[in-house]
Amino acid sequence: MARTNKTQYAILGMLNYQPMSGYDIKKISDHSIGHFWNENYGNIYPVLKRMMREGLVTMDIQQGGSAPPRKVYTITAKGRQFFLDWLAGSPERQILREELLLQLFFGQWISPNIIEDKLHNESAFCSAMIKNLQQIKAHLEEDHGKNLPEQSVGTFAAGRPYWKMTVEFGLRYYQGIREWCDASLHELSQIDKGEKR
Amino acid sequence: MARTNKTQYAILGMLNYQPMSGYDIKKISDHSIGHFWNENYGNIYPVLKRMMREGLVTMDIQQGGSAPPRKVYTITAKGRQFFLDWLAGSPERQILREELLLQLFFGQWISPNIIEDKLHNESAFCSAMIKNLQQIKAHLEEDHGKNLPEQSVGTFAAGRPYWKMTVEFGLRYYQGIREWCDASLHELSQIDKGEKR
DNA sequence: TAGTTCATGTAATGAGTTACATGATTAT
DNA sequence: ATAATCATGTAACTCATTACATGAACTA
Repeated sequence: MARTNKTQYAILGMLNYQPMSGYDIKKISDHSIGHFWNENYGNIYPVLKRMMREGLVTMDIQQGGSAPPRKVYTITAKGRQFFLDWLAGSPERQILREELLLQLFFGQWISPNIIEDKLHNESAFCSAMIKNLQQIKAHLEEDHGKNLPEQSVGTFAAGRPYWKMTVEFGLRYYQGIREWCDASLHELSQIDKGEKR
Repeated sequence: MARTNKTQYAILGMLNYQPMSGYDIKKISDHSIGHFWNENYGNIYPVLKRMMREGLVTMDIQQGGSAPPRKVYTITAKGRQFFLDWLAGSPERQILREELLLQLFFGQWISPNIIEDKLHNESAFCSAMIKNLQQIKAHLEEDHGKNLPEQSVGTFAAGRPYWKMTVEFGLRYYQGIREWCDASLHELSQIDKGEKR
C-alpha cells in the first residue's frame, strides 16, 4: 500500500477556494492550517508541477510589470473530483513518535532535574501554542466575513465552523499535554522525596 | 541542521538494559514503547550494522543448534556515552500533521454525515487505545518485579515510574482527542439543525 | 543601507515504510 | 496440514526537510 502524497490534497483544498500561486498557498496554509499541518516550498512547487502534468490544475503566468512573474494555479474539474474523493475517504492517522516520551521512558538513567527541565520546557511550549490558538479562535468568532469580497462571503462563512473545530482540537491537545506535564512534575517530586528519605 | 536518526537512540536504550538481538529489540519495543514509538525491522537491522561499524555496539553470534543463529548486540562504553548525551539533550517535537484535521478543515465541501462518521471512527479508535493503555497501567501497578531475574530487579523497579508517565501521556492524549470528537459531534448537530430550520 | 517580503525553483539528503526473500520450528 | 512465530536481511520508494540559488521591491 503505497502511502499517498498528502501535500497535494492540502494544495487542492486551497485552490478549491480560489486560484493562487505556490507562494500564496504557502502563506495561506501557514495562517489557516499551520497549527496542525505544515508545507514547504520545496514540496509545494514540485507537486504543483506534477499536478499540472496530470491535469488536476492549470497554470497562468501573470506578468506584474517589473515585478517577478506570478504563476497562478487553478483547480480543474478533474482536480476537484480528485480532491472530493479524498475528502470522503478515511484519513490516515499520524502515528505518535515523541522524542520527549522516548527520553522520559529512559528517565532512570539521568538526573530527575534534567527530566524536570524537559517537562517545564514542554509545558511552556504548550502555553505559547494555547495563547496563539486562543487568539485565532477569538478572531474566528468575532470576524463574520466583514472584509471579504462579496461573492466569497458564503464560502468563507460556511467554512468557519469547521475551522473552529480544528482550532478547538489544538487547544485541547496542548492543554492536555500541559496538564500531563504538571501531573508528571508532581509525580517526580514524589520520587525525589522518596529517594532523599 | 541535519535531522538525526532517532531509531539508534531507541535501540541503544534497549541494549542499555541488556544485550539483545535485533528481533528482541523489535519485540520488546513493541511491548514497552510501542504506544508512542514504532520501529521496523527494515530500519533496526541496518542501524545495528552501522552502529557496529561505529563502535557503539558489539555483536556475538549465538548458534542455537539447528535453529537460525541469533546475533546478539551489546552496548559499548562509547555507545552508552552517546546514548546518555542524547538523553540529556533537548528532544525534538513531533510536528502535528493530522489528515483527519485537514479533511475537517475542508468539511464544508462534503456532507456532515461523512464528517460524523470520521469523528465516530476516531472516537472508537481512541476508546480502543485507552482500554489497551489502562491494561498496561494496571499491569505496571500490580507487578512489582516478581518474575524478574534477581540482579535486574533494581533497574526495572527504578524504571517503572517513568514508564508509567509515558502510559499516562497516552491515556490523557487519547482521552483528550475523544472528548474533542464528542464536542465536535455536538457542534455538528447544531449546524445541522440550523440548516434545516 | 540593511533587512524583510515577494516569488520561483533545484539539489541533496535522510529517515522511515513497505514489500520482497528465505527458511526452520512450534503450536493448533 | 497449516498457520504463526522465530530470525535475518535487502531493495525500492517516497515523502518531506533543508540548503542553495537568484533577484527585485519595499520598508525602517
